[in-house]
Amino acid sequence: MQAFDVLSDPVRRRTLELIAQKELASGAIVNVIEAEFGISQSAVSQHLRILRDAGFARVRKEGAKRCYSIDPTGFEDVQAWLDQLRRYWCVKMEALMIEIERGKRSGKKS
Amino acid sequence: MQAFDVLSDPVRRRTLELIAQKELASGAIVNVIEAEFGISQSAVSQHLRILRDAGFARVRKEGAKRCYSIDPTGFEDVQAWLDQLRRYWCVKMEALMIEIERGKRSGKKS
DNA sequence: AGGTGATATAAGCTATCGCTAATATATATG
DNA sequence: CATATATATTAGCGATAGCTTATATCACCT
Repeated sequence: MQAFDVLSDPVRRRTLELIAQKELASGAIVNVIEAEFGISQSAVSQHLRILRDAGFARVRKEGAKRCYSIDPTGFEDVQAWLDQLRRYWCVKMEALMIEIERGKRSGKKS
Repeated sequence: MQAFDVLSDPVRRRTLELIAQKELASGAIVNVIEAEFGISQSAVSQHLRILRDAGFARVRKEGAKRCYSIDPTGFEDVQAWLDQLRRYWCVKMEALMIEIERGKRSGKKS
């Protein structure tokens, strides 16, 4: 699954917000998400799998519990794509600035 | 439609790449996308509407043509969310660093 | 080993997304 | 005005994402 697809789901975004602040056991995540979105443990677990598979979350076993924390890896592609795009339009913008500057110089008296 | 939803489609991402480099008429976009993805003018037009509505693209009329260019507005929310998340885990990381530093000081001889 | 709590997986249903085909709108041009 | 060109909109269809329910797995405790 593509990185942006992963982030397009509100439950997954909220989950990332939670585990970005501190490592949380699956159960703790389920509690919050169940309260906020009204979905089942199963549904949350499925989301967690997607986050793992896409490199947005890491798991650590602690007895029977699975402790989730954020994994920056997944965000790299996303940020890279955004940065690349920004570079494109910044170059364009700079060209525009130069154009305006030139216009000012030749348009104004001095 | 939510910003990340908009970016989750490959056709829309490609379209943004195109119009980020330079303003393009709908027809020109259709040509590229049609070639690369094999979809119809109608499909592209529907994607363009979504990009407009979500603040990712601007339109300028030029006779019968519609010229599309990128609109940074749509990206603000996306970037803000990513930045917020990064702040979360950076704070966490910094706390970890301090912890390690403290460990080194008390662990090593001097 | 059996029981219990914590989490993951599988099967199946439904809503939604993105497509096509057809049609509508808008602007130039003869 | 008629026709052509450029783009947008609508209706309808198929695929897929995300949910529920049920079941499986795994670790701990007695």
